[in-house]
Amino acid sequence: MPELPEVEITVQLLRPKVLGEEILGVLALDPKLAHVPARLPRPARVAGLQRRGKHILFELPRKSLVLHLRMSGRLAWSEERDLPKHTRLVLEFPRGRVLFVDPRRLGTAEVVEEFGKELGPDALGDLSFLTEALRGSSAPIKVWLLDQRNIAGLGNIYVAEALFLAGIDPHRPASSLKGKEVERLKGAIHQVLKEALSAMGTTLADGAYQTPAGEAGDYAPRVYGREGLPCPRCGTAIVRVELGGRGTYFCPRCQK
DNA sequence: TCATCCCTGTGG
DNA sequence: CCACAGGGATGA
Repeated sequence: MPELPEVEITVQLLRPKVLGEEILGVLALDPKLAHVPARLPRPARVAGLQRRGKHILFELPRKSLVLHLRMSGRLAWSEERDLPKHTRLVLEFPRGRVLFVDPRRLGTAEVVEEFGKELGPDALGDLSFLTEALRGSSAPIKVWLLDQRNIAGLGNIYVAEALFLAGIDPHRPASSLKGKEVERLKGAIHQVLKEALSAMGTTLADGAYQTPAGEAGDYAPRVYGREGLPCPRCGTAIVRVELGGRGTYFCPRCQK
């Protein structure tokens, strides 16, 4: 669920709650996360809360606690005693607690000294590297953009949206994009991410994503999840295909 | 580069 | 009941 905008919003809303504060205790409610409490340094004062691609880093002395929300995870700030259903990890702070809630249990937590060697450049940063990088791959542009080693932060929704705005067919080999198309793609990636940030992210029909404040995001996808519905630009029915094992939505008329 | 798997919930 | 889901690691 959560892609760059949702993770960024989570970090921004959580940062003032935890920055400079000490983690007083950690509770792992899922056996898969049982390794976390013992590996945290003590004292564990949070020197920084950062996003790297879709990862969330709690920067602690000499180490970082790195969380990844995967498909169904979210972080919440709570000052109440009751824990929501599917709470997997609890970080106890003096004035409240950070809850890692994750129904599908696909999310991860690890304590590491170094992080991020495999991650590509952040999708919100300078994208001039794309011109060169795209030349080297014959993978479909949709699949290439989803690979976090190439560019970090995009997921299935915003890749679909960016390719639609750029007017590029998701099947196109990455190396086949012309200079002008790469320029459109750079602009489109930044545009959708910024729109999604302003809208506080995307909450689909299942309501899975919510901000740490418990609110829904308002981003309305133009093509993602809209199979058979009219393209917002030309009215042609949006098509769904499978690419790289994932549902892929696009307008066959606007995207060439 | 692909299929498979990790998990659970939900909607058709 | 089954298909599908916003992500990603793994092994063939």
